[in-house]
Amino acid sequence: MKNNKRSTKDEIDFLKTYDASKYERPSVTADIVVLTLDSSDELSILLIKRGEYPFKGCWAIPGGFLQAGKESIDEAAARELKSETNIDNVYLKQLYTFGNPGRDPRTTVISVAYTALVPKHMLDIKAGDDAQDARLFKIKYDVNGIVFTNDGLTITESDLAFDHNEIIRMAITRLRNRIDYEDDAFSLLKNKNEFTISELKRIHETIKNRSLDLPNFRKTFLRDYVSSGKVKDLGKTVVSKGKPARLYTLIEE
Amino acid sequence: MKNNKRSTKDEIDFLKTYDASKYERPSVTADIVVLTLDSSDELSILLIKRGEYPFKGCWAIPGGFLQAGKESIDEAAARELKSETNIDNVYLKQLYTFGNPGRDPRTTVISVAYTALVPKHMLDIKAGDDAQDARLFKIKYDVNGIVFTNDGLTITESDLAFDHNEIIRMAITRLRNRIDYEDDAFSLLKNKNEFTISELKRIHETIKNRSLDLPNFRKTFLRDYVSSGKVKDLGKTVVSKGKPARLYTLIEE
DNA sequence: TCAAAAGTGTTGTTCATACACCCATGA
DNA sequence: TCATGGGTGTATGAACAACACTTTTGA
Repeated sequence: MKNNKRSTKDEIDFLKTYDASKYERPSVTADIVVLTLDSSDELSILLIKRGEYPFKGCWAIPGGFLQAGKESIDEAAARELKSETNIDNVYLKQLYTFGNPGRDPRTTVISVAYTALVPKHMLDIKAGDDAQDARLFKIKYDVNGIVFTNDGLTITESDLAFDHNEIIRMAITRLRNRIDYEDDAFSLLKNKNEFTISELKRIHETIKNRSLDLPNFRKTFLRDYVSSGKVKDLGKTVVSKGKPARLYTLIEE
Repeated sequence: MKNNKRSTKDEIDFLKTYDASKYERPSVTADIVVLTLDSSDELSILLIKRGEYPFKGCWAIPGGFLQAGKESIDEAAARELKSETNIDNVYLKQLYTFGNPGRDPRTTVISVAYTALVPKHMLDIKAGDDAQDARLFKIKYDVNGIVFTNDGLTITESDLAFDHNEIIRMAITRLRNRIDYEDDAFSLLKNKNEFTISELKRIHETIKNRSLDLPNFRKTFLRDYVSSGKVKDLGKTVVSKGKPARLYTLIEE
Protein backbone atom coordinates (compact mmCIF):
# COMPACT_ATOMS: atom_id res chain seq x y z
CA MET A 1 0.00 0.00 0.00
CA LYS A 2 2.74 2.42 0.97
CA ASN A 3 4.85 3.59 -1.94
CA ASN A 4 8.62 3.73 -1.79
CA LYS A 5 9.34 6.54 -4.17
CA ARG A 6 10.76 8.65 -1.35
CA SER A 7 13.76 6.39 -0.84
CA THR A 8 16.22 8.70 -2.49
CA LYS A 9 19.97 8.52 -2.06
CA ASP A 10 19.69 11.32 0.49
CA GLU A 11 17.32 9.30 2.58
CA ILE A 12 19.49 6.21 2.43
CA ASP A 13 22.52 8.20 3.59
CA PHE A 14 20.46 9.69 6.38
CA LEU A 15 19.38 6.29 7.62
CA LYS A 16 22.96 5.00 7.66
CA THR A 17 24.15 7.78 9.91
CA TYR A 18 21.04 8.07 12.05
CA ASP A 19 21.96 7.83 15.69
CA ALA A 20 19.20 5.86 17.33
CA SER A 21 20.42 6.71 20.81
CA LYS A 22 20.12 10.49 20.67
CA TYR A 23 16.73 10.38 22.35
CA GLU A 24 16.20 8.98 25.81
CA ARG A 25 14.48 5.66 25.28
CA PRO A 26 12.03 4.05 27.66
CA SER A 27 11.55 0.33 28.10
CA VAL A 28 8.36 -1.06 26.64
CA THR A 29 6.42 -4.01 27.99
CA ALA A 30 3.32 -5.87 26.90
CA ASP A 31 1.17 -6.77 29.90
CA ILE A 32 -1.89 -8.97 29.72
CA VAL A 33 -5.12 -9.11 31.69
CA VAL A 34 -6.11 -12.77 31.25
CA LEU A 35 -9.78 -13.23 32.09
CA THR A 36 -11.76 -16.44 32.24
CA LEU A 37 -14.81 -18.00 33.86
CA ASP A 38 -13.87 -20.49 36.54
CA SER A 39 -15.62 -23.80 37.20
CA SER A 40 -18.37 -22.04 39.14
CA ASP A 41 -18.90 -19.51 36.33
CA GLU A 42 -17.28 -16.65 38.20
CA LEU A 43 -15.06 -14.07 36.54
CA SER A 44 -11.43 -14.89 37.24
CA ILE A 45 -8.05 -13.43 36.43
CA LEU A 46 -4.59 -14.90 36.07
CA LEU A 47 -2.06 -13.35 38.44
CA ILE A 48 1.59 -14.23 38.85
CA LYS A 49 3.70 -13.82 41.96
CA ARG A 50 6.78 -11.84 41.04
CA GLY A 51 10.05 -13.66 41.67
CA GLU A 52 12.25 -10.64 41.06
CA TYR A 53 12.48 -7.02 42.08
CA PRO A 54 10.82 -4.64 41.79
CA PHE A 55 7.70 -5.68 43.70
CA LYS A 56 9.27 -9.09 44.41
CA GLY A 57 6.68 -11.29 46.08
CA CYS A 58 3.79 -9.13 44.93
CA TRP A 59 1.07 -10.38 42.63
CA ALA A 60 0.91 -8.89 39.17
CA ILE A 61 -0.54 -9.50 35.75
CA PRO A 62 1.73 -11.41 33.36
CA GLY A 63 3.82 -9.52 30.85
CA GLY A 64 7.32 -8.84 29.66
CA PHE A 65 9.63 -6.65 27.69
CA LEU A 66 9.17 -6.05 24.01
CA GLN A 67 12.05 -7.43 21.98
CA ALA A 68 12.34 -4.34 19.84
CA GLY A 69 13.05 -5.00 16.21
CA LYS A 70 12.20 -8.67 16.48
CA GLU A 71 8.45 -8.46 16.99
CA SER A 72 5.42 -6.20 17.03
CA ILE A 73 3.77 -5.34 20.33
CA ASP A 74 0.88 -7.65 19.49
CA GLU A 75 3.38 -10.44 18.95
CA ALA A 76 5.12 -9.65 22.21
CA ALA A 77 1.79 -9.92 24.01
CA ALA A 78 1.01 -13.22 22.29
CA ARG A 79 4.46 -14.55 23.13
CA GLU A 80 4.13 -13.64 26.80
CA LEU A 81 0.64 -15.12 26.96
CA LYS A 82 1.88 -18.35 25.44
CA SER A 83 4.84 -18.57 27.82
CA GLU A 84 2.59 -18.15 30.87
CA THR A 85 -0.41 -20.19 29.86
CA ASN A 86 0.64 -22.25 26.86
CA ILE A 87 -2.20 -20.94 24.75
CA ASP A 88 -2.29 -19.65 21.25
CA ASN A 89 -4.89 -18.21 18.96
CA VAL A 90 -7.18 -16.65 21.49
CA TYR A 91 -8.93 -13.31 21.87
CA LEU A 92 -6.14 -10.83 22.56
CA LYS A 93 -6.92 -7.13 22.14
CA GLN A 94 -4.97 -4.02 22.96
CA LEU A 95 -6.49 -2.20 25.92
CA TYR A 96 -4.53 0.96 26.72
CA THR A 97 -0.98 2.20 27.11
CA PHE A 98 0.29 3.25 30.51
CA GLY A 99 3.32 5.47 30.81
CA ASN A 100 3.37 7.67 33.86
CA PRO A 101 6.90 8.29 35.12
CA GLY A 102 7.41 6.51 38.40
CA ARG A 103 5.03 3.66 37.74
CA ASP A 104 8.10 1.44 37.63
CA PRO A 105 10.85 2.28 40.15
CA ARG A 106 13.65 1.10 37.84
CA THR A 107 13.32 3.40 34.90
CA THR A 108 10.64 4.75 32.60
CA VAL A 109 8.54 1.83 31.48
CA ILE A 110 5.77 2.12 28.94
CA SER A 111 3.33 -0.74 29.29
CA VAL A 112 0.99 -1.59 26.47
CA ALA A 113 -1.83 -3.49 28.17
CA TYR A 114 -3.86 -6.22 26.49
CA THR A 115 -6.98 -8.14 27.42
CA ALA A 116 -7.13 -11.87 26.75
CA LEU A 117 -10.40 -13.81 27.04
CA VAL A 118 -9.75 -17.50 27.43
CA PRO A 119 -11.99 -20.48 28.23
CA LYS A 120 -10.71 -22.05 31.42
CA HIS A 121 -10.08 -25.53 30.01
CA MET A 122 -7.56 -24.05 27.56
CA LEU A 123 -5.49 -22.50 30.33
CA ASP A 124 -2.38 -24.42 31.26
CA ILE A 125 -1.02 -22.16 33.94
CA LYS A 126 2.63 -22.43 34.83
CA ALA A 127 5.01 -20.19 36.70
CA GLY A 128 7.44 -18.76 34.16
CA ASP A 129 11.03 -17.54 34.40
CA ASP A 130 10.47 -14.60 36.65
CA ALA A 131 7.38 -15.83 38.49
CA GLN A 132 7.39 -17.84 41.70
CA ASP A 133 3.79 -18.79 41.30
CA ALA A 134 0.83 -18.31 38.96
CA ARG A 135 -2.83 -18.76 39.86
CA LEU A 136 -6.39 -17.97 38.92
CA PHE A 137 -8.15 -15.58 41.28
CA LYS A 138 -11.87 -14.95 41.51
CA ILE A 139 -12.78 -11.30 41.03
CA LYS A 140 -15.08 -9.93 43.72
CA TYR A 141 -15.95 -6.42 44.83
CA ASP A 142 -16.20 -4.71 48.20
CA VAL A 143 -16.01 -1.19 49.63
CA ASN A 144 -12.28 -0.94 48.99
CA GLY A 145 -12.56 -1.98 45.38
CA ILE A 146 -11.66 -5.24 43.71
CA VAL A 147 -10.74 -8.27 45.80
CA PHE A 148 -8.97 -11.29 44.35
CA THR A 149 -9.45 -14.69 45.99
CA ASN A 150 -7.88 -18.08 45.46
CA ASP A 151 -8.98 -20.58 48.10
CA GLY A 152 -7.63 -19.20 51.36
CA LEU A 153 -5.55 -16.51 49.69
CA THR A 154 -7.12 -13.05 49.47
CA ILE A 155 -5.53 -10.03 47.81
CA THR A 156 -6.84 -6.52 47.52
CA GLU A 157 -6.30 -4.09 44.69
CA SER A 158 -3.64 -2.12 46.52
CA ASP A 159 -1.51 -5.22 47.05
CA LEU A 160 -0.83 -5.51 43.34
CA ALA A 161 2.47 -4.56 41.74
CA PHE A 162 2.93 -1.33 39.76
CA ASP A 163 -0.35 0.25 38.62
CA HIS A 164 -1.79 -3.12 37.71
CA ASN A 165 -4.96 -2.45 39.68
CA GLU A 166 -5.71 0.42 37.30
CA ILE A 167 -5.08 -1.79 34.28
CA ILE A 168 -7.39 -4.50 35.60
CA ARG A 169 -10.12 -1.99 36.39
CA MET A 170 -9.96 -0.63 32.88
CA ALA A 171 -10.06 -4.11 31.37
CA ILE A 172 -13.19 -5.07 33.32
CA THR A 173 -14.95 -1.77 32.66
CA ARG A 174 -14.20 -1.92 28.95
CA LEU A 175 -15.32 -5.53 28.68
CA ARG A 176 -18.57 -4.70 30.45
CA ASN A 177 -19.31 -1.69 28.29
CA ARG A 178 -18.62 -3.53 25.07
CA ILE A 179 -20.28 -6.86 25.77
CA ASP A 180 -23.61 -5.79 24.27
CA TYR A 181 -22.11 -4.54 21.01
CA GLU A 182 -19.04 -6.66 20.45
CA ASP A 183 -18.75 -10.41 20.08
CA ASP A 184 -16.31 -10.75 22.96
CA ALA A 185 -18.48 -13.20 24.91
CA PHE A 186 -18.07 -15.95 22.32
CA SER A 187 -14.35 -16.13 23.16
CA LEU A 188 -15.20 -17.49 26.59
CA LEU A 189 -17.29 -20.42 25.35
CA LYS A 190 -15.92 -23.88 26.00
CA ASN A 191 -16.52 -24.71 22.35
CA LYS A 192 -17.47 -22.03 19.85
CA ASN A 193 -18.71 -24.71 17.45
CA GLU A 194 -21.21 -26.27 19.82
CA PHE A 195 -22.81 -24.12 22.45
CA THR A 196 -26.23 -23.44 23.93
CA ILE A 197 -27.98 -20.13 24.49
CA SER A 198 -27.87 -20.63 28.25
CA GLU A 199 -24.12 -21.07 28.14
CA LEU A 200 -23.70 -17.77 26.34
CA LYS A 201 -26.18 -16.15 28.71
CA ARG A 202 -24.13 -17.26 31.73
CA ILE A 203 -21.07 -15.57 30.25
CA HIS A 204 -22.97 -12.34 29.77
CA GLU A 205 -24.32 -12.57 33.32
CA THR A 206 -20.86 -13.07 34.75
CA ILE A 207 -19.39 -10.14 32.88
CA LYS A 208 -22.28 -7.82 33.69
CA ASN A 209 -22.47 -9.13 37.25
CA ARG A 210 -26.26 -9.45 37.19
CA SER A 211 -28.79 -12.03 36.09
CA LEU A 212 -30.53 -11.80 32.75
CA ASP A 213 -33.95 -12.90 31.56
CA LEU A 214 -33.58 -16.01 29.39
CA PRO A 215 -36.59 -15.44 27.08
CA ASN A 216 -35.39 -11.91 26.29
CA PHE A 217 -31.79 -13.00 25.91
CA ARG A 218 -32.90 -15.67 23.47
CA LYS A 219 -34.84 -13.16 21.40
CA THR A 220 -31.95 -10.74 20.98
CA PHE A 221 -29.59 -13.65 20.32
CA LEU A 222 -31.78 -14.99 17.54
CA ARG A 223 -32.24 -11.54 16.04
CA ASP A 224 -28.62 -10.34 16.27
CA TYR A 225 -26.74 -13.53 15.49
CA VAL A 226 -28.86 -16.29 14.01
CA SER A 227 -30.93 -14.14 11.66
CA SER A 228 -27.81 -12.39 10.41
CA GLY A 229 -26.02 -15.67 9.78
CA LYS A 230 -23.18 -15.10 12.25
CA VAL A 231 -24.36 -18.12 14.19
CA LYS A 232 -26.05 -21.24 12.84
CA ASP A 233 -28.49 -23.64 14.49
CA LEU A 234 -26.87 -27.09 14.38
CA GLY A 235 -30.23 -28.84 14.55
CA LYS A 236 -28.89 -30.97 17.39
CA THR A 237 -29.61 -30.88 21.07
CA VAL A 238 -27.61 -31.68 24.14
CA VAL A 239 -28.99 -33.32 27.26
CA SER A 240 -28.64 -31.59 30.58
CA LYS A 241 -30.85 -31.64 33.62
CA GLY A 242 -34.13 -30.44 32.12
CA LYS A 243 -35.27 -30.12 28.53
CA PRO A 244 -32.49 -30.76 26.02
CA ALA A 245 -30.94 -27.55 24.72
CA ARG A 246 -30.46 -26.64 21.10
CA LEU A 247 -26.86 -26.34 19.92
CA TYR A 248 -25.48 -23.43 17.89
CA THR A 249 -22.20 -22.86 16.10
CA LEU A 250 -20.30 -19.64 15.52
CA ILE A 251 -19.46 -18.85 11.92
CA GLU A 252 -16.00 -17.29 11.96
CA GLU A 253 -15.58 -14.86 9.12
CA MET B 1 -2.95 4.41 47.37
CA LYS B 2 0.06 2.22 46.69
CA ASN B 3 1.88 1.14 49.84
CA ASN B 4 5.65 1.22 50.14
CA LYS B 5 6.24 -1.58 52.56
CA ARG B 6 8.04 -3.58 49.86
CA SER B 7 10.97 -1.18 49.73
CA THR B 8 13.32 -3.38 51.66
CA LYS B 9 17.09 -2.96 51.69
CA ASP B 10 17.29 -5.77 49.12
CA GLU B 11 15.08 -3.90 46.75
CA ILE B 12 17.02 -0.67 47.15
CA ASP B 13 20.26 -2.51 46.37
CA PHE B 14 18.67 -4.09 43.35
CA LEU B 15 17.54 -0.78 41.96
CA LYS B 16 21.02 0.71 42.36
CA THR B 17 22.61 -2.00 40.27
CA TYR B 18 19.80 -2.42 37.76
CA ASP B 19 21.12 -2.12 34.25
CA ALA B 20 18.46 -0.32 32.28
CA SER B 21 20.12 -1.09 28.98
CA LYS B 22 20.03 -4.85 29.11
CA TYR B 23 16.84 -4.96 27.04
CA GLU B 24 16.64 -3.62 23.52
CA ARG B 25 14.70 -0.36 23.79
CA PRO B 26 12.48 1.12 21.12
CA SER B 27 11.89 4.82 20.62
CA VAL B 28 8.47 6.03 21.73
CA THR B 29 6.56 8.88 20.16
CA ALA B 30 3.26 10.58 20.89
CA ASP B 31 1.42 11.37 17.64
CA ILE B 32 -1.75 13.41 17.49
CA VAL B 33 -4.73 13.40 15.16
CA VAL B 34 -5.94 17.00 15.48
CA LEU B 35 -9.51 17.29 14.25
CA THR B 36 -11.62 20.40 13.88
CA LEU B 37 -14.53 21.84 11.92
CA ASP B 38 -13.42 24.36 9.36
CA SER B 39 -15.24 27.59 8.50
CA SER B 40 -17.69 25.70 6.27
CA ASP B 41 -18.39 23.13 9.00
CA GLU B 42 -16.44 20.36 7.32
CA LEU B 43 -14.29 17.89 9.23
CA SER B 44 -10.64 18.88 8.94
CA ILE B 45 -7.32 17.58 10.12
CA LEU B 46 -3.99 19.22 10.86
CA LEU B 47 -1.14 17.81 8.79
CA ILE B 48 2.49 18.86 8.79
CA LYS B 49 4.94 18.57 5.95
CA ARG B 50 7.99 16.75 7.21
CA GLY B 51 11.21 18.74 6.98
CA GLU B 52 13.50 15.84 7.83
CA TYR B 53 14.03 12.24 6.86
CA PRO B 54 12.43 9.78 6.95
CA PHE B 55 9.52 10.68 4.70
CA LYS B 56 10.99 14.16 4.16
CA GLY B 57 8.50 16.22 2.20
CA CYS B 58 5.61 13.90 3.03
CA TRP B 59 2.59 15.03 4.98
CA ALA B 60 2.10 13.51 8.41
CA ILE B 61 0.25 14.03 11.65
CA PRO B 62 2.14 16.03 14.27
CA GLY B 63 4.02 14.25 17.00
CA GLY B 64 7.38 13.78 18.59
CA PHE B 65 9.56 11.69 20.81
CA LEU B 66 8.72 11.04 24.41
CA GLN B 67 11.26 12.56 26.76
CA ALA B 68 11.46 9.49 28.92
CA GLY B 69 11.74 10.17 32.60
CA LYS B 70 10.74 13.80 32.24
CA GLU B 71 7.09 13.39 31.30
CA SER B 72 4.20 10.97 30.94
CA ILE B 73 2.97 10.03 27.46
CA ASP B 74 -0.09 12.20 27.97
CA GLU B 75 2.20 15.11 28.79
CA ALA B 76 4.33 14.43 25.72
CA ALA B 77 1.21 14.54 23.56
CA ALA B 78 0.08 17.79 25.17
CA ARG B 79 3.56 19.29 24.73
CA GLU B 80 3.67 18.38 21.05
CA LEU B 81 0.16 19.68 20.49
CA LYS B 82 1.06 22.95 22.15
CA SER B 83 4.23 23.32 20.10
CA GLU B 84 2.37 22.83 16.83
CA THR B 85 -0.84 24.70 17.49
CA ASN B 86 -0.21 26.79 20.59
CA ILE B 87 -3.21 25.33 22.37
CA ASP B 88 -3.63 24.02 25.85
CA ASN B 89 -6.38 22.43 27.83
CA VAL B 90 -8.29 20.78 25.05
CA TYR B 91 -9.82 17.37 24.50
CA LEU B 92 -6.84 15.03 24.11
CA LYS B 93 -7.50 11.30 24.46
CA GLN B 94 -5.32 8.29 23.88
CA LEU B 95 -6.41 6.40 20.78
CA TYR B 96 -4.21 3.35 20.19
CA THR B 97 -0.59 2.28 20.22
CA PHE B 98 1.10 1.32 16.97
CA GLY B 99 4.25 -0.74 17.03
CA ASN B 100 4.77 -2.92 14.01
CA PRO B 101 8.44 -3.38 13.14
CA GLY B 102 9.24 -1.56 9.94
CA ARG B 103 6.66 1.18 10.33
CA ASP B 104 9.59 3.56 10.78
CA PRO B 105 12.65 2.88 8.59
CA ARG B 106 15.10 4.21 11.19
CA THR B 107 14.54 1.86 14.07
CA THR B 108 11.71 0.37 16.07
CA VAL B 109 9.34 3.17 16.94
CA ILE B 110 6.34 2.72 19.15
CA SER B 111 3.79 5.46 18.53
CA VAL B 112 1.11 6.17 21.06
CA ALA B 113 -1.58 7.93 19.06
CA TYR B 114 -3.93 10.56 20.50
CA THR B 115 -7.01 12.32 19.20
CA ALA B 116 -7.42 16.05 19.84
CA LEU B 117 -10.71 17.80 19.20
CA VAL B 118 -10.21 21.55 18.88
CA PRO B 119 -12.49 24.40 17.82
CA LYS B 120 -10.93 26.04 14.79
CA HIS B 121 -10.64 29.53 16.26
CA MET B 122 -8.33 28.18 18.96
CA LEU B 123 -5.89 26.74 16.46
CA ASP B 124 -2.79 28.82 15.87
CA ILE B 125 -1.06 26.63 13.37
CA LYS B 126 2.66 27.07 12.88
CA ALA B 127 5.33 24.94 11.30
CA GLY B 128 7.52 23.66 14.12
CA ASP B 129 11.17 22.62 14.31
CA ASP B 130 11.00 19.67 12.00
CA ALA B 131 8.09 20.77 9.83
CA GLN B 132 8.37 22.79 6.64
CA ASP B 133 4.70 23.56 6.61
CA ALA B 134 1.53 22.92 8.59
CA ARG B 135 -2.01 23.19 7.28
CA LEU B 136 -5.61 22.21 7.83
CA PHE B 137 -6.98 19.73 5.29
CA LYS B 138 -10.62 18.93 4.66
CA ILE B 139 -11.40 15.24 5.04
CA LYS B 140 -13.32 13.76 2.12
CA TYR B 141 -13.90 10.23 0.92
CA ASP B 142 -13.70 8.52 -2.44
CA VAL B 143 -13.18 5.03 -3.83
CA ASN B 144 -9.54 4.95 -2.81
CA GLY B 145 -10.24 5.96 0.76
CA ILE B 146 -9.69 9.26 2.51
CA VAL B 147 -8.69 12.33 0.53
CA PHE B 148 -7.24 15.43 2.15
CA THR B 149 -7.70 18.80 0.48
CA ASN B 150 -6.38 22.27 1.16
CA ASP B 151 -7.31 24.72 -1.58
CA GLY B 152 -5.55 23.41 -4.68
CA LEU B 153 -3.52 20.84 -2.76
CA THR B 154 -4.91 17.30 -2.71
CA ILE B 155 -3.38 14.36 -0.89
CA THR B 156 -4.56 10.79 -0.74
CA GLU B 157 -4.21 8.37 2.13
CA SER B 158 -1.27 6.55 0.60
CA ASP B 159 0.75 9.75 0.33
CA LEU B 160 1.01 10.08 4.07
CA ALA B 161 4.16 9.28 6.02
CA PHE B 162 4.54 6.07 8.06
CA ASP B 163 1.24 4.31 8.84
CA HIS B 164 -0.47 7.60 9.56
CA ASN B 165 -3.36 6.77 7.26
CA GLU B 166 -4.23 3.87 9.55
CA ILE B 167 -4.05 6.09 12.61
CA ILE B 168 -6.32 8.69 11.04
CA ARG B 169 -8.81 6.04 9.95
CA MET B 170 -8.99 4.68 13.45
CA ALA B 171 -9.43 8.16 14.95
CA ILE B 172 -12.35 8.97 12.67
CA THR B 173 -14.01 5.58 13.13
CA ARG B 174 -13.70 5.75 16.89
CA LEU B 175 -15.02 9.30 17.03
CA ARG B 176 -18.00 8.33 14.92
CA ASN B 177 -18.83 5.27 16.97
CA ARG B 178 -18.61 7.12 20.25
CA ILE B 179 -20.31 10.38 19.39
CA ASP B 180 -23.75 9.16 20.51
CA TYR B 181 -22.58 7.96 23.90
CA GLU B 182 -19.68 10.22 24.79
CA ASP B 183 -19.61 13.97 25.21
CA ASP B 184 -16.88 14.45 22.60
CA ALA B 185 -18.92 16.80 20.42
CA PHE B 186 -18.94 19.56 23.04
CA SER B 187 -15.17 19.92 22.61
CA LEU B 188 -15.70 21.26 19.11
CA LEU B 189 -18.05 24.08 20.13
CA LYS B 190 -16.80 27.61 19.64
CA ASN B 191 -17.82 28.38 23.20
CA LYS B 192 -18.91 25.64 25.56
CA ASN B 193 -20.52 28.22 27.82
CA GLU B 194 -22.80 29.70 25.20
CA PHE B 195 -24.02 27.50 22.40
CA THR B 196 -27.21 26.67 20.56
CA ILE B 197 -28.73 23.29 19.80
CA SER B 198 -28.23 23.83 16.06
CA GLU B 199 -24.54 24.44 16.61
CA LEU B 200 -24.16 21.14 18.43
CA LYS B 201 -26.29 19.43 15.80
CA ARG B 202 -23.99 20.65 13.02
CA ILE B 203 -21.01 19.10 14.84
CA HIS B 204 -22.82 15.77 15.10
CA GLU B 205 -23.76 15.96 11.43
CA THR B 206 -20.20 16.61 10.39
CA ILE B 207 -18.81 13.75 12.40
CA LYS B 208 -21.50 11.31 11.28
CA ASN B 209 -21.34 12.62 7.73
CA ARG B 210 -25.13 12.78 7.37
CA SER B 211 -27.87 15.24 8.18
CA LEU B 212 -29.97 14.92 11.31
CA ASP B 213 -33.54 15.87 12.13
CA LEU B 214 -33.55 18.99 14.31
CA PRO B 215 -36.76 18.26 16.30
CA ASN B 216 -35.48 14.80 17.18
CA PHE B 217 -31.99 16.03 17.96
CA ARG B 218 -33.49 18.61 20.29
CA LYS B 219 -35.53 15.97 22.11
CA THR B 220 -32.60 13.70 22.84
CA PHE B 221 -30.45 16.71 23.76
CA LEU B 222 -33.02 17.91 26.30
CA ARG B 223 -33.47 14.42 27.71
CA ASP B 224 -29.81 13.41 27.87
CA TYR B 225 -28.18 16.67 28.86
CA VAL B 226 -30.57 19.31 30.12
CA SER B 227 -32.79 17.06 32.22
CA SER B 228 -29.75 15.45 33.81
CA GLY B 229 -28.18 18.79 34.63
CA LYS B 230 -25.07 18.38 32.49
CA VAL B 231 -26.17 21.36 30.43
CA LYS B 232 -28.14 24.39 31.61
CA ASP B 233 -30.50 26.67 29.71
CA LEU B 234 -29.05 30.20 29.99
CA GLY B 235 -32.48 31.80 29.48
CA LYS B 236 -30.92 34.01 26.81
CA THR B 237 -31.25 33.94 23.07
CA VAL B 238 -28.96 34.88 20.25
CA VAL B 239 -30.05 36.50 17.01
CA SER B 240 -29.28 34.77 13.76
CA LYS B 241 -31.14 34.77 10.50
CA GLY B 242 -34.53 33.41 11.62
CA LYS B 243 -36.02 33.04 15.07
CA PRO B 244 -33.54 33.76 17.86
CA ALA B 245 -32.00 30.59 19.26
CA ARG B 246 -31.87 29.64 22.92
CA LEU B 247 -28.42 29.50 24.48
CA TYR B 248 -27.14 26.66 26.64
CA THR B 249 -24.04 26.22 28.79
CA LEU B 250 -22.07 23.09 29.55
CA ILE B 251 -21.59 22.32 33.22
CA GLU B 252 -18.07 20.93 33.59
CA GLU B 253 -17.83 18.52 36.48
C1' DT C 1 -45.59 -37.01 38.56
C1' DC C 2 -42.49 -33.65 39.79
C1' DA C 3 -38.48 -30.64 39.40
C1' DA C 4 -35.56 -28.42 36.31
C1' DA C 5 -34.20 -26.17 32.42
C1' DA C 6 -35.53 -24.98 27.53
C1' DG C 7 -38.43 -22.50 24.83
C1' DT C 8 -42.95 -19.54 23.40
C1' DG C 9 -46.13 -15.72 23.60
C1' DT C 10 -48.09 -11.37 25.40
C1' DT C 11 -48.03 -6.88 27.17
C1' DG C 12 -46.48 -2.37 28.36
C1' DT C 13 -42.86 1.09 28.09
C1' DT C 14 -39.19 3.56 26.12
C1' DC C 15 -36.80 5.23 22.20
C1' DA C 16 -35.77 6.43 17.35
C1' DT C 17 -37.61 8.31 13.23
C1' DA C 18 -40.45 10.87 10.16
C1' DC C 19 -42.87 14.70 9.50
C1' DA C 20 -46.66 18.29 9.88
C1' DC C 21 -46.97 22.53 11.73
C1' DC C 22 -46.31 26.96 14.45
C1' DC C 23 -43.19 30.94 16.05
C1' DA C 24 -40.14 34.97 15.93
C1' DT C 25 -37.10 37.57 13.56
C1' DG C 26 -34.79 40.52 9.64
C1' DA C 27 -35.07 42.15 5.23
C1' DT D 1 -45.12 39.54 3.72
C1' DC D 2 -41.91 36.30 3.00
C1' DA D 3 -37.88 33.59 3.70
C1' DT D 4 -35.26 31.61 7.30
C1' DG D 5 -34.11 29.06 10.95
C1' DG D 6 -35.96 27.94 15.86
C1' DG D 7 -39.15 25.31 18.25
C1' DT D 8 -43.58 22.12 19.32
C1' DG D 9 -46.48 18.12 18.77
C1' DT D 10 -47.85 13.67 17.02
C1' DA D 11 -47.87 9.10 14.86
C1' DT D 12 -45.46 4.80 13.84
C1' DG D 13 -42.53 0.98 14.56
C1' DA D 14 -38.50 -1.17 16.75
C1' DA D 15 -36.26 -2.46 20.84
C1' DC D 16 -36.43 -3.77 25.60
C1' DA D 17 -38.13 -5.53 29.97
C1' DA D 18 -41.30 -8.22 32.80
C1' DC D 19 -43.54 -12.25 33.19
C1' DA D 20 -47.11 -15.98 32.46
C1' DC D 21 -47.11 -20.12 30.34
C1' DT D 22 -45.85 -24.53 27.74
C1' DT D 23 -42.53 -28.31 26.52
C1' DT D 24 -39.30 -31.99 27.21
C1' DT D 25 -36.38 -34.37 29.65
C1' DG D 26 -34.33 -37.24 34.00
C1' DA D 27 -35.19 -38.93 38.32
